[in-house]
Amino acid sequence: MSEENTKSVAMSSSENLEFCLRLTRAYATLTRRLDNALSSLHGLSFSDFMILYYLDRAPEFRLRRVDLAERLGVTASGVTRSLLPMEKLGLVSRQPDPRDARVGYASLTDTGQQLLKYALASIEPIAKEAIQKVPVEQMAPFLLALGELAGINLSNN
Amino acid sequence: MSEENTKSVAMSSSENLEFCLRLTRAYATLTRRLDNALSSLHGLSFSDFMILYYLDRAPEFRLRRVDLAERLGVTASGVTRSLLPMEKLGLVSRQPDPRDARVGYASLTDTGQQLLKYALASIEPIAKEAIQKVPVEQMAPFLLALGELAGINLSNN
DNA sequence: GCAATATACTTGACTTAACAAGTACTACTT
DNA sequence: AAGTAGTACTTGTTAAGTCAAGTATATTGC
Repeated sequence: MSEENTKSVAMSSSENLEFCLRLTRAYATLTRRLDNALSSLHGLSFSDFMILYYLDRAPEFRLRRVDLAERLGVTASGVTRSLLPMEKLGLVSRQPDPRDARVGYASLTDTGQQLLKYALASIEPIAKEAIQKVPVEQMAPFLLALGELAGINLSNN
Repeated sequence: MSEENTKSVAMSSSENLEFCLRLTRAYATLTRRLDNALSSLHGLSFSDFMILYYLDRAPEFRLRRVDLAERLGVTASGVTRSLLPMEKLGLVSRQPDPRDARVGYASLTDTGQQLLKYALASIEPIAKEAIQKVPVEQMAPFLLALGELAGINLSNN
C-alpha cells in the first residue's frame, strides 16, 4: 500500500500515553471480571452494584440522580436509564423532594440492601485479587492519585 | 419504605472495593477528556486512536485482529466493528495472510499514520496533565501494577 | 413581580461493545 | 485420510451509555 511507510510515528512511546493505555486496559479487564462475577450470581452489572453501594453509603440511603451520576462518573441520562430496571426489580425506589419538585431521589430499598450484601461478598475476592498487584506501601498514594484523576477533589467532569 | 433500613451494609468500605470504584471513575473521566479532544480535532474516538497507535508500533504496521483485540482489551467482535468505519475512511486496510486463510490483518495506511501523528499531538497534553497526578517516584510501580491488572504479564505490547 | 437563566431530570436517536452462534479454515489424533 | 477439536473472524441481538433536545421547576436580576 505504501512505499514510505517504514517509520513509526510513535517511536518514543511517551510514558504519558502508556499510562492512559494501561489504565484503559486495566479498567477493561477489571470490570469484565466484576461484571461476570456479579451477573452470574445475582444478575447485576458492576454499574448496578455501584449504584446500590453509593446509595447504601449516602445519608438516609438516598441520593439525587445528579449526585449519583457524579459519583458514578456518568451523565444524568445514564443514571435515569440504569435506574429504570432496578426500580422494576424493587432494588431502589423513587422519592420526591418536598422542597424542590424537580429532583427525584433514588432510594435504596430493603431488598436492594439485602442484594448489595450478597453482591459485596461475591465481589470482594475479585477486588482483593486485583489490589494485590499493588504493593502495600504504594496503596495510599495510588488511591490518592486515582481519586485526583477521577476529579474527586474539585467539581468538574 | 422500611422500618429497619438504618444500618449501612458497607460500613467498613473495604479498601479493595474503593480501589475498583476509583479506577472506574478515573477511567471514565480520562477517556471522556481524550475522546472529546480527539473527536473535535479529528473525528476519532480514543478507541480508534488506540488502534492506529498499536498498528503503528507493530512489525510491518499490521496486526491480526485477535492480537489487536488483546492489546485493546476488547473482544474480537469489537475489533471487527471498530475497524469497519476506519477502513472506509482509509485509515487502515485489510490484508490476508498467505499461510493462514482465516486471518485478516489490519494494516495501517499512510493516511492513518498521518492522522495518528496529528492525533498524538492533541492527546499528549491531556495525557500529560493526567499523569501529573501521579508522583514521579511512584510512576514506575504504578505502571507496573496497572500492567499486571490489565493482564500484560508476559510477551506482547 | 416577571422575564431570563439555570438546574434536575427524561426522552429519542445513535454508538459502542458484549455475548452467543455461525462460518471457514487449520491442526491434531489415530 | 478422516474425524475431531481448536482458532480467526463475522454477524444478530441486546445492553449500556452518550449527546442533543425537551419539559418542568427554581433562582436571579431588574
